Amino acid sequence: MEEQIYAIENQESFKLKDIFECGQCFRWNQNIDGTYTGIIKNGILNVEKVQNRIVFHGFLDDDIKKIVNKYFDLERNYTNIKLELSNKDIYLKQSIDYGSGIRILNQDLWETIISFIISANNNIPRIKNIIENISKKYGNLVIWKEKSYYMFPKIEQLSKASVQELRQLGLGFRDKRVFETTQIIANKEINLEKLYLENDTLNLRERLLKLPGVGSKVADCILLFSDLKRFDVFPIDVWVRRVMNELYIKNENENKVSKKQIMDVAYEKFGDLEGLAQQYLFYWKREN
DNA sequence: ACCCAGGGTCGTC
DNA sequence: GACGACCCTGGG
Repeated sequence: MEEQIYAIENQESFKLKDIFECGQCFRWNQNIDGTYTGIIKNGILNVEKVQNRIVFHGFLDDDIKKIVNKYFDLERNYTNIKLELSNKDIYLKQSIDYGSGIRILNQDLWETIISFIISANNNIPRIKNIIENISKKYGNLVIWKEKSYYMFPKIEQLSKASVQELRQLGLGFRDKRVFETTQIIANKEINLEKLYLENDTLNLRERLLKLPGVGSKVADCILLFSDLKRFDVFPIDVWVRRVMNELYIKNENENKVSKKQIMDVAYEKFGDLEGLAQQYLFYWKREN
């Protein structure tokens, strides 16, 4: 671990609140001074924005520039993507204007899988709490500037956890799902490294769906928010169902609308960028 | 105190 | 494909 600093200027699409509070990540918190600090795979990262300058302070196990470029997906041109999506639909344009500073992160696959299994029928404060509890009990302690941080446990660390211990950490009925999925990944029944070799999104999705606790919604979140990074998916939760029905489908009872119907409308409207469209719509609807 | 809903999945019919 | 069950917690 090494303390490092890195700064970029005039980065398009980069607002701290939009990135860290749009629901894609659970281990970033705002500090009193307005900066955000997060615990990622490679260590601790602090981000502050001063006008057009974004400054990253890190305590990391690898080169900060390399980590930041990958994690924040800085190679991708969001200006073009937002323009393309804005032209497709007037409602989408409005939500893009609202969440214009969003970037979709490349989060560690293993951590993303477990985090979104925990997210099932749960609320964000509690999800964050549970992940923090798991990290405190099974992850490594890192001390930086006299403050303690707990890394998300590695696969073999979490594989030591029993169902009962997980239940004590507040997982509720998700304890068994996290336990079983961890065992399957730990003994390489499903090898996460090999998932990166799969090019076809649907095939990849099928393989994720084999994990206990991973259904269609969680699988799509993993594909979108992890470093598998697919935009041709459309996670449907209560908020997205709500906004898609209100804007496009207009069924009297939103619960009568099938997932397939929503997915078909989404692909028809937004095409291969539907995952990104989903995130703008989700963020806009949840905050308004 | 009580009720409801939350970034759903799973088993059953 | 349609139901209900499922842990727990914050907010009304």
